[in-house]
Amino acid sequence: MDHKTTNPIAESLRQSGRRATQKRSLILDLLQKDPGHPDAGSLFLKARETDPKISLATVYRTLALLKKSGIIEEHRLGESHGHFEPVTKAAHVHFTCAACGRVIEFSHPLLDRLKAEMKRKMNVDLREFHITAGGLCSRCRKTGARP
Amino acid sequence: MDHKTTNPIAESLRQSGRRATQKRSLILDLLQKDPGHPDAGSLFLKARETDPKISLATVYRTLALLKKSGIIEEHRLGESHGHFEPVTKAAHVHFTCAACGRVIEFSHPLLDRLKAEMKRKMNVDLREFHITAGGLCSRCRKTGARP
DNA sequence: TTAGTTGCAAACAATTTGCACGTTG
DNA sequence: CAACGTGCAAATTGTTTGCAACTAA
Repeated sequence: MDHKTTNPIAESLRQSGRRATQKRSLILDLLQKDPGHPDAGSLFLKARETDPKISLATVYRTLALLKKSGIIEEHRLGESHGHFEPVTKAAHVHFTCAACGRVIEFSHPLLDRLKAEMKRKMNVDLREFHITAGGLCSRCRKTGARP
Repeated sequence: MDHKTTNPIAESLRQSGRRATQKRSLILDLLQKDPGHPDAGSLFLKARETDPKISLATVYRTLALLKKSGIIEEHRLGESHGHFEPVTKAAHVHFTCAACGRVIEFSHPLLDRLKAEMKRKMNVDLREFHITAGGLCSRCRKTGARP
């Protein structure tokens, strides 16, 4: 790279003495473009299309770094492995359909109220907040699809 | 054992062609007595005090069975392994303190409202609903304890 | 220059499974 | 006795780590 990256994320990395490398930018880019909730393995496969030399270890290390930096979050969507997505403004529920496997996001004002109530009543510093739900989505209920 | 167990859980197992064995009863018993959220490993250790021959595989198999039967639920409390607890009446949040590691439960009427809203707006059959939170508990905020 | 980054392979941790033997209904 | 349950060890899966080579600032 022959220029200085100036996007806020690169800055945020540099501030902690970390480098905004091509591989890290690539992975973050893939995450930001992915409308879903990719796991480390699928990010690795996609990243390899652009950078055939990248290793799975680097994917994991980058995900850990981005997570620690508050840029992405990790969710356990009912399975045994993590799924990742960029941190967004509003809290939302991840609903996974047991039949078709789709992950559906659900936002609602009650979520922020709930967080506020937790802070108020528990007097905690709330840094993580994940809601995962499961069952049958409306489509699979109609078609009668079963897990 | 020289008597027929008649508790509802044994019944619920038998209905699916499953047997309410001593080992299964033991594990369920430990779960029901444990005020916390034990993982498979600690249940195994406790179970071995009563039944020195029990294997970790049996613990895992039993946990899977109890879960499938709707008797217990599994939560991922921020770590890479599962924690288990008997299914209780009301939905609750599991808050894990990043500093002291304590898991604090939080119940609130908003939780049931949220579930109702999800069913209504998403038209789903909601079977799983887990909320995990993290941060610093009020005690660690005071003492300044850090992760 | 030099601290930070990466690939590779080996190490780990949590959980699952094949199979022969044991137990239950 | 026929089906289900269990121990053991090996296999899987997902993730982390040691280390030598590499690269950005």
